[in-house]
Amino acid sequence: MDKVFQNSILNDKKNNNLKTKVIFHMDGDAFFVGVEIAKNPSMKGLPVVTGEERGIVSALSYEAKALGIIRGMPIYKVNRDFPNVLVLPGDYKSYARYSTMMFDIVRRYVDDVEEYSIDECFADLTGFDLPLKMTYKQIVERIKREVNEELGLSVSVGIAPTKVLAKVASKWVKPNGLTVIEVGNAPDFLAKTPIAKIWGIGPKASIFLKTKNIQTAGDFANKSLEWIKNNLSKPYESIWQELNGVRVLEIDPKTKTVYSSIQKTRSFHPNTNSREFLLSEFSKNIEDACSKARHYKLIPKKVSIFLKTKDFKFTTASITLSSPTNAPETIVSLVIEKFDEIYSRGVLYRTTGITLQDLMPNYVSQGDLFGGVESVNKFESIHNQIDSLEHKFGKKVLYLASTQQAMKNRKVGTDYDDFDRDLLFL
DNA sequence: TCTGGGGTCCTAGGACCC
DNA sequence: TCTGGGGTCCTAGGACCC
Repeated sequence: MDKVFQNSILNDKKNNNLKTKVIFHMDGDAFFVGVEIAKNPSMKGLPVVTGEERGIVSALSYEAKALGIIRGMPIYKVNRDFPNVLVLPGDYKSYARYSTMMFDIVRRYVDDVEEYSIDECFADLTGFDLPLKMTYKQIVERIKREVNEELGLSVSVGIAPTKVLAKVASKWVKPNGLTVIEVGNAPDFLAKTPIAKIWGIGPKASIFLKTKNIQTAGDFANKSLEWIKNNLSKPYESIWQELNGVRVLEIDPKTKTVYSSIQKTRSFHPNTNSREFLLSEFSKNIEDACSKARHYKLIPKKVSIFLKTKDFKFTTASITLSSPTNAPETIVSLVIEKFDEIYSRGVLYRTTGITLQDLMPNYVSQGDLFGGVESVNKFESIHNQIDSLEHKFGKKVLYLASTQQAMKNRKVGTDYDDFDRDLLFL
């Protein structure tokens, strides 16, 4: 009976998704570098990397790639071994601006665009061919050309019946590619795609699949659904369906930014065991995370913290807030109490990190009945005033005394905080 | 080349309850 | 102290993504 039941579910699912869709995926080519070159076209054709402020390569032009530079390579190495390469700091304001402009071009053709990341989006083009009096391929060609001509950015695009296949398509030719995958020819593409290249198949799964003699995406797609269910977890079932042309992942055109968690981490060198320093780093991270939470009018119910050792081992602890708050003073003192649970003497640490979890919108927050609310609200209104001061005068006008040490000896750069702010104040 | 920062989703297992 | 079965909720941690 199980079998029959399962089959009927499968059929229902198939019927729902029977109409073949045309899913579009667009991917910026070396996006950060692409924007830098759009800003300053004289760098076109030169080896360029970004990431100076982080100390590792974030993005690299195809010319830089040709020299053997890879993502994540330390900047000192680039400077030492490739003195002709232009090394730039990240300019996240510009990246956000170009990102918005790029997605707006797609919205000239379709209303619902899923902004998957700063340089990638999905859209469902199904049915737009007739009103636009163009084939799907022509629509995509136009989008690509407009991004290229109006923004000076190169993108690679693909269309396919599902999101996972559309990702395969946009990656097929890069840079500046346009690839169409249909149900009929999908197997040809998948047979030539290593399984590790598929969206959602990471290093662990690839290793496991190789032990089962699955080398290509085609090998994976040809397995029975039974086999997938018995050997892998749920997300891989979706990938299997999508590779076989059955749509299970929907386009999700979120209109506003919603976070379910907010994380701030910072690494430092030299690595250290100093309690005082580590607590100061925590304090800084907490201030940043809380500031972002206030910005989006979110309050966490839980806070988790971690220390990462020199050898990349993690120790973590989590704190459930008796009264949800995004006031850093409160969270700092709770973290100080918890600190010894994750800290050991004689171990060198490289990173501290904090995550605000179970975020809920501000207005539903409720405090306890014994005055917790009032003191928390007092903190919140103070911080709102600080936030508006900072907006007026620039970053970091005021910070907690506990953060002071962390503010010393820091390179000033454009970080993700600015990037978030700018998204809102654009 | 000794390796940054910010996210999401899923699962196994424990706590707790009847 | 050992004896059942079954359900829900929560949490920590893993895996993955850009």
